[in-house]
Amino acid sequence: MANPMYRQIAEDLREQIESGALAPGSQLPTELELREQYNASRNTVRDAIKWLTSLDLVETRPGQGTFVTEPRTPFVTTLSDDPLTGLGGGEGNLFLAEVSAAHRKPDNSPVQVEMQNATGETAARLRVPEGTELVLRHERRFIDGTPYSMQTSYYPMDLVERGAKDLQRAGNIKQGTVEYLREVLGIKQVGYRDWITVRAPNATEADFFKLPSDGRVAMYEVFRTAFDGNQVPMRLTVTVYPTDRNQFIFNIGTVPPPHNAPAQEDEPT
Amino acid sequence: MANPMYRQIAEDLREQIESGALAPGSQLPTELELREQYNASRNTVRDAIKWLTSLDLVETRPGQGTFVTEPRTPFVTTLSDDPLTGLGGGEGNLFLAEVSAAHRKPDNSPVQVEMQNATGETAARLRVPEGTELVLRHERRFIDGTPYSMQTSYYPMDLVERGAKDLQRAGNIKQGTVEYLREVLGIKQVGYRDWITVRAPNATEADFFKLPSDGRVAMYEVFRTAFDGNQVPMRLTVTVYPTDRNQFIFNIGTVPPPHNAPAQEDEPT
DNA sequence: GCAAATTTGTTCGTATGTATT
DNA sequence: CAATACATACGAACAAATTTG
Repeated sequence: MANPMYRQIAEDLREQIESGALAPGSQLPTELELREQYNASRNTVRDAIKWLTSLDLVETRPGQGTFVTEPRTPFVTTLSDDPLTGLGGGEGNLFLAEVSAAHRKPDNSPVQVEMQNATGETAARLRVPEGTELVLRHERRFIDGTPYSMQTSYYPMDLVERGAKDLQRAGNIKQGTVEYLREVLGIKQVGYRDWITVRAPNATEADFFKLPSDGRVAMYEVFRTAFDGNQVPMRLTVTVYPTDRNQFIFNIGTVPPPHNAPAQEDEPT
Repeated sequence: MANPMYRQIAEDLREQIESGALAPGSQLPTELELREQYNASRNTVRDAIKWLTSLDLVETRPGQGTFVTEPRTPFVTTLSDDPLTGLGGGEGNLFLAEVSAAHRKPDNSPVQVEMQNATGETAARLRVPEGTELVLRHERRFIDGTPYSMQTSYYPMDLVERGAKDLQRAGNIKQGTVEYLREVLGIKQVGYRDWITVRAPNATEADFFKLPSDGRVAMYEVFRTAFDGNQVPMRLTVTVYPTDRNQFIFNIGTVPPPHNAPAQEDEPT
């Protein structure tokens, strides 16, 4: 007996799940039933379920039972669109367009505005001294009613004082902030750097995205620093996305349009 | 009593870890000691430790004890370098150069070659019929002796038959395969598409990267499809990276060199 | 090299609490 | 309110891995 019993039970259940014998969304036998099926104690059965839970194959709902996890339909965001004339992928109106093109329904929360002083990391990425006044613009995005990302953009208060008053006003800026800054101040975005990391969700994120509180589902954190014609950072945009429902594409150089997007094709059954 | 006891114990230990009272690498009290400290049963203490484990704050070693997790120094790969003249970031010699620039020691395993027929996903991404003969080139990469990524590139056998014999030969191609294909066949890479996903590691990966077998640490999977001047895919390169030690940068448009790389600066203490 | 001691891993049984139907 | 199902907690015993004497 090389492997512990709870792993064997987990393996058996896993095969049933992956073979389709236990369909997504369907309920597993209760702990008491499994206890009899496998001739094990209830605690051992629970250990097996805990293992499957950590692999995201099942989820338990107190008072109801244990269910096979429903696969999410991932959304693929192209983060490399149009560096010069407009926004990079995933931002503002491009988000709406991209989602609609995939025959899914996008939603934006109204933008919330906040004032803050630059701290260590934010200051470093924006290349401003610590304590510099910043305008923060928060936004939340949904697809088909499910939360998909949270975004915060940081602008130096300087821009507002020079005339870009709308940055400090709550609500969306119709033409997009990049276009707005060009119109009002003549500041042109000529490129950006995306820095991608993966980390565990914090409490706020776990709550908003309805993730299990033990941090099983990780978050992408994308730091986008956008530069103007003088190669000076004009904004920092930080977006977090749960990894269980998001994927990214970057097109570098000359590439044809994707004629085949495996993840996007999967329609919910 | 709103919160269960095991969570309270976990919270208490967490604070000790985050405050530095329990330093990285140091050993926690044993389960029996904790049982007395908190006046709980051993199983409850174990539940608390399991919770911290799932948050990657501690790791247990059978026969030894429980230890505070040592933070990894992440490596940042720039995936958007030089689409025209050479390789994208993270490939071949660029990997060696990038790692050396960060004052760390890179290592490449010798390339292993394998023949295979294209299956569903591979065929779709390379835009060839299923069953098409492919040459696979496998490589593993290390930094400071620690495994950081595994890579497999897929080339249509067609290229070999047209004269690129070295593709089918094990071992590294000095000038890089992109340059090699240009020299031998005049095939020029003009761009590529990187498709980024995050998923749980499989058994091979968990073993190679020494990840916990319960899938806590996720993997990036990057699909790079490279295109030639006719906008036809010339290769598919699939790289997997553990998320706990890797980050990525994409530069889009005109951007200044990073003068500040927080993650890269952290030297091991 | 072996035996003992230490420490975590697995399994059982049992009792009680909490959420949902 | 009652029944059902998962969640928490305790106690106990033995197994397996590692270190120490």
